[in-house]
Amino acid sequence: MGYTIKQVSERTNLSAHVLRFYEKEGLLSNINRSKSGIRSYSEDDLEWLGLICCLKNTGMSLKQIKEFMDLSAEGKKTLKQRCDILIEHKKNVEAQIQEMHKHLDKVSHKIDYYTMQYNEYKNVESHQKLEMQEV
Amino acid sequence: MGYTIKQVSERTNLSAHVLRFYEKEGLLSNINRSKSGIRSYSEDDLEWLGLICCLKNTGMSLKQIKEFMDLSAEGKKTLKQRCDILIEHKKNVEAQIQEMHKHLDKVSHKIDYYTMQYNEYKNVESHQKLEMQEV
DNA sequence: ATAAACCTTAACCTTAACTCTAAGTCAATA
DNA sequence: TATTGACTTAGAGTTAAGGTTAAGGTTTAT
Repeated sequence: MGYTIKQVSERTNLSAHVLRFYEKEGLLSNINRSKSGIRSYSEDDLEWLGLICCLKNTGMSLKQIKEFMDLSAEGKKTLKQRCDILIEHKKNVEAQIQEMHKHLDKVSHKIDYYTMQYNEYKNVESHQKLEMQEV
Repeated sequence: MGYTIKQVSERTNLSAHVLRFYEKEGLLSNINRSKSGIRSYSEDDLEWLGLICCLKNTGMSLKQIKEFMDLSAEGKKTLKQRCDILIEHKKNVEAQIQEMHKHLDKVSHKIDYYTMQYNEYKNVESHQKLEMQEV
């Protein structure tokens, strides 16, 4: 009946610290507790954590994630709104990836340039060695 | 002869503050100064700034960028090493983009799921309305 | 010649997302 | 029984990458 914070930590790759931190920040709420106050996560909680990780991994801020979770807590009447947020988020991430590609192109050019310079440098060096041998 | 910090700021889209900050952090050095201490950036400095932005835009930390610039200051003997760093960096960024795509897929699935739930919800709602009309 | 618009340094502030510490509770094991 | 070790809380500290403020020097346009 329920997972300990450690078990959840292992399954989600979030440290126990982070799990408590997320709870404190209001990303996750209504986690069951034992009589002595120990957290007991349900399957549902794991589902929500999955969504949180998913959003976080695509670069959504904890603040935005909290807003999303607050909407979720309001129930089905916010389904459309939440759906729209996800769609918007997806668009943003796709745009970000496009940007990255553009910047990466520049890095590639720099690599070409540096490679050229290096080859030139190598040639000069070996040329100098030859000259030294001639002396 | 040389650009003021403001001109450079306009050309690079980095605030004057950030330019000074980068200099203090050792990302950029040997900027010429007027007698009264005012910075005068050369074309070369702009080139270096271009590279810095390029690395930063692809997610390299200022710390790593500084390491790279330190190597540059050592001269051509570090060309190969620098080239390798850039190639490694490019690989990392490409891997990151791959990861993003994977996570984005999950977001897409969530969108599908939410859309389904929403449609269901709408149906239930309109069904309820019909029932009310019947009464 | 004086105000506006620059420039300087030094030092402190901010935000996000953790990360750690201290001090204490509770359950199981040697 | 004593200790080990996982759990709890509140709150302080950390890091990256800047931003802001204070207190002042310099240049330029009118």
